[in-house]
Amino acid sequence: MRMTELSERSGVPIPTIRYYIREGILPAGRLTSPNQATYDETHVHRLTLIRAMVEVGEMPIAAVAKLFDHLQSKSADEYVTLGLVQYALADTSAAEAAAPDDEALVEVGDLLDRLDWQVREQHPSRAALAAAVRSLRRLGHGDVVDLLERYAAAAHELAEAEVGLVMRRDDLDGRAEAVVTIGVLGDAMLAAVRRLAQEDVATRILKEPKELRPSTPVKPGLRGARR
Amino acid sequence: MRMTELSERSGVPIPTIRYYIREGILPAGRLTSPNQATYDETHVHRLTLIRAMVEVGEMPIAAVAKLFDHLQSKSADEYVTLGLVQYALADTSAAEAAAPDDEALVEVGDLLDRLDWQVREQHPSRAALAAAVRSLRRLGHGDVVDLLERYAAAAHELAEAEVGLVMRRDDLDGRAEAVVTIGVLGDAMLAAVRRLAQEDVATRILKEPKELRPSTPVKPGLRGARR
DNA sequence: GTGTAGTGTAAAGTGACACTATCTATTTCT
DNA sequence: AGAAATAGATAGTGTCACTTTACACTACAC
Repeated sequence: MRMTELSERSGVPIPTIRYYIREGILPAGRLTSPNQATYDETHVHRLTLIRAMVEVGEMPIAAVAKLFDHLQSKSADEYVTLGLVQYALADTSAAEAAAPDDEALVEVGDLLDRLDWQVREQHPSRAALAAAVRSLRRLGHGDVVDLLERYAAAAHELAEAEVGLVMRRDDLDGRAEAVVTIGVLGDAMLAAVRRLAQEDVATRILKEPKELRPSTPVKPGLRGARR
Repeated sequence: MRMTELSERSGVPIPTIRYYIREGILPAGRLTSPNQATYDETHVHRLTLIRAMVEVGEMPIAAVAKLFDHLQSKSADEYVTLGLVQYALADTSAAEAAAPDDEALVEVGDLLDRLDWQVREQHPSRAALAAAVRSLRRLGHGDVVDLLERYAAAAHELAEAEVGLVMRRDDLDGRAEAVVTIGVLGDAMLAAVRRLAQEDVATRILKEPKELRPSTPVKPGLRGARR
């Protein structure tokens, strides 16, 4: 198929497709003449994957590029393959000045020890989790941190199912793509389901007779200040 | 305290603080003379909250502003208060052309019915979840969607604990802030814990004797194409 | 065989975003 | 008195993900 058809099939505008090719996240078509190229199903699939990562997963293009870079490197053994999403997804900025003796980071390390989880020291999610914990403590919401073990239990159960799905694929490419897809889209799915669950729980509680829940005295305080 | 101290205490540069005040997400200081103002602890706290939402929660400033707007509106009853994070967090762009008879959207609706969750039709997370489901199906990863009910069970259990923490606060302001904080930082926490869990599960599986897991024939395919 | 649409490359432009810098006119510490 | 800090207004910066434009072809219908 040619450019126009690829654009129609994938729903991605032609200039954007060209941009992706320029950025190296979509392979160029096979040139049939100096200015004519043809594309195939793999291109459509790849575009779908890119759009999912960018739009649903809210990944920056640079991270997508990094991911495909890793995927193509022959040296990537399975271990790396399974872990690479983490690194591609990690904000280079977020992990900035993470002192190894940081309080929140130590707390995360303790949690992992307690759970007996095997996670490398450099895993970016350690820093990400520590950042969240640090903020919660600073804001006086340390009680939320106490839920961490329940979060962990839920996450581990899901992870087992997810990794199971990945291992079900029997070729390296398929497995790598499953990692990426489940990693990115699973995140989006879980976040959305979590919000839906919160809404349900909140709705139920508010429908209970008033006496059963704490009163809510309105107290003025530091709130909005918009124009 | 004055600007310099506020900046030092919060770790936010002065020009940025001024920018936040300009944008209305941080209240201006109390003017003691035409060009002198003083700030207090509430400003420090608010700055901490803003930075947490922006840096950890990766929220755009505009969404933060929207949130504080809602929080200040006296008309916001508890129901709205508990649900407002959802709306502030929702990308205005993401929900774009969501036809009500969209296949994935119907699937999400069915799931909610099956779970007997009470969630408004317009809840943005319905569209977000539908988008993830749609992408997964398009990419041939429908099997991941089968995990949805397990995701849901986990999310609901967490939501109950989270809403419990919110209801523990006894003033409207505190409760509203708990909603925001737990909503935003809880997301970040869960996402991070999930990735750590995946790493642990992956590591364990790869340590098993080879015979126990499927073979991995390497098959060339459409992969990277970087410069 | 001419015209219209499609295709490639290269480079510049766009709009959103989150700051960041500059300028002016004060005011406050020392 | 003089250096440093402050508020307010306005303009500029760098990044990102595209978009647009300019130009030189090629493919195919009529």
